[in-house]
Amino acid sequence: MERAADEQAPVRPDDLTAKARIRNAAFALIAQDGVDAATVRAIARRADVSPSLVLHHFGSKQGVVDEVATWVADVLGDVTRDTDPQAGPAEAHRRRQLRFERMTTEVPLLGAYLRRMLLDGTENGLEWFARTVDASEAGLNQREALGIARPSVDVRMTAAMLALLGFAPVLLRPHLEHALRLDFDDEDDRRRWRAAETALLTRALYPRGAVADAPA
Amino acid sequence: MERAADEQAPVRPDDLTAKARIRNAAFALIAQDGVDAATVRAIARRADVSPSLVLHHFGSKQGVVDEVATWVADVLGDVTRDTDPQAGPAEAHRRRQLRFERMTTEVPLLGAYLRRMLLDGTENGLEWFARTVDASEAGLNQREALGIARPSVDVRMTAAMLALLGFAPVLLRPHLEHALRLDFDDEDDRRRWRAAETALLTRALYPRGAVADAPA
DNA sequence: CCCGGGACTGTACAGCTGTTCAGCTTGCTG
DNA sequence: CAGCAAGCTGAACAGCTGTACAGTCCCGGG
Repeated sequence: MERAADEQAPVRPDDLTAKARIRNAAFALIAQDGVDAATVRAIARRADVSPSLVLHHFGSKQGVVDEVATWVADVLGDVTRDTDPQAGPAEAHRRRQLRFERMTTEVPLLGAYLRRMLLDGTENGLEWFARTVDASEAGLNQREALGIARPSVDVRMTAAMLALLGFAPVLLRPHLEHALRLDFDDEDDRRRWRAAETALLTRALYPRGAVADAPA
Repeated sequence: MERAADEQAPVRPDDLTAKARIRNAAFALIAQDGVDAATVRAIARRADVSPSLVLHHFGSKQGVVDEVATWVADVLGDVTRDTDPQAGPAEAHRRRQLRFERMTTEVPLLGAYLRRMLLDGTENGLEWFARTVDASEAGLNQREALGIARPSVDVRMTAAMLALLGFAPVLLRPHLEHALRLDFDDEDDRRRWRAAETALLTRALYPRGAVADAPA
């Protein structure tokens, strides 16, 4: 494995230092192959640095892993933050959606990292998912108040389902691409997915009432 | 870690041999903590057997991992198989759904194993997901023909979304339980989830057409 | 009887892991 | 200028990993 100068991580001020390179290298390795595969030596090699320096800057391997985690949380936080308090809930939601999509295309590995974080079952993943449902719920509540959305019996549960659908292209991207022969890099395919999502939510699939679908 | 006699794996004929115990132990460890954490020694300890025997029976650690994978594929295959050729796609689908739910409650670790299988993007996971969408699509097609479901622009994509919703309690069970304060062991909570799912599909959430939800 | 083969074990080993530590360079500050 | 701190390195170590191998038990067939 050789030095990969361009780690595809969002550029932030104070980057380009060895410390930042190490963090980016760790992020990329963890996203691609998981925490176990991201050995101190592999991180160092990728950052073009000695293994000792990794520990010098972060104390331990766990330190690097934690640093990457909080760094991702920061990036995600920026995406989630509402920039314009004037914008209505629907508009704010649309903007978050766009920012998130831009972020995941700018940093392709972010999707892989999130997938690992969620499916790894770490505390982090649980917490992050809960906060995501929080955001989804807030948006849905406002949409209910505005009359855009019909009232739900259990708003939070409905919000969770919406979050699920919205995140699917990130969490199960390879699987959806394979099963549906899509390419989410293609704007057209992304549009198709969003259209199908909108259709599902704007026109009842089982107008007369019937069983929901399920696995197997 | 001590011997865990009851591995919660489906009992099949010819079990109870040391070889079967090893396979079950490996399955449990892989499902709970991942392949890396399932060391040869840990598997042996759990199966109450010497590490050497693990390799004696399966050749290598990879051999054990592969054996578990094909064994899970078999179990899943049994669930998927249509037992009654008379039943239509929708009915067959409903039966698969029931069998799958029974299976995941009988073998709680199966959900965790599936989660990891999907996580690390193995060929197996991709293939399984695709076949799941196949099944969902077949059911949806028939429901369309019967007039139960309204026509979809892209049936397969809609079917994928249905599969997603149906599988969420398995794939993201810990996350949903945490975010929604549910317990999917409780029949009431499962009913609530299914009710919300049905509501989403029988009454349009955004009646006049509006933005779909999404991450962040 | 015995003996051949499978189930099973304990020991040993090379390789990789995270971590420690002594030491080197470089640049800023008194 | 001296010296000190920070960035950075290479060698070394203990622990765990998967695996190889020699050997022990035990049971069924000649």
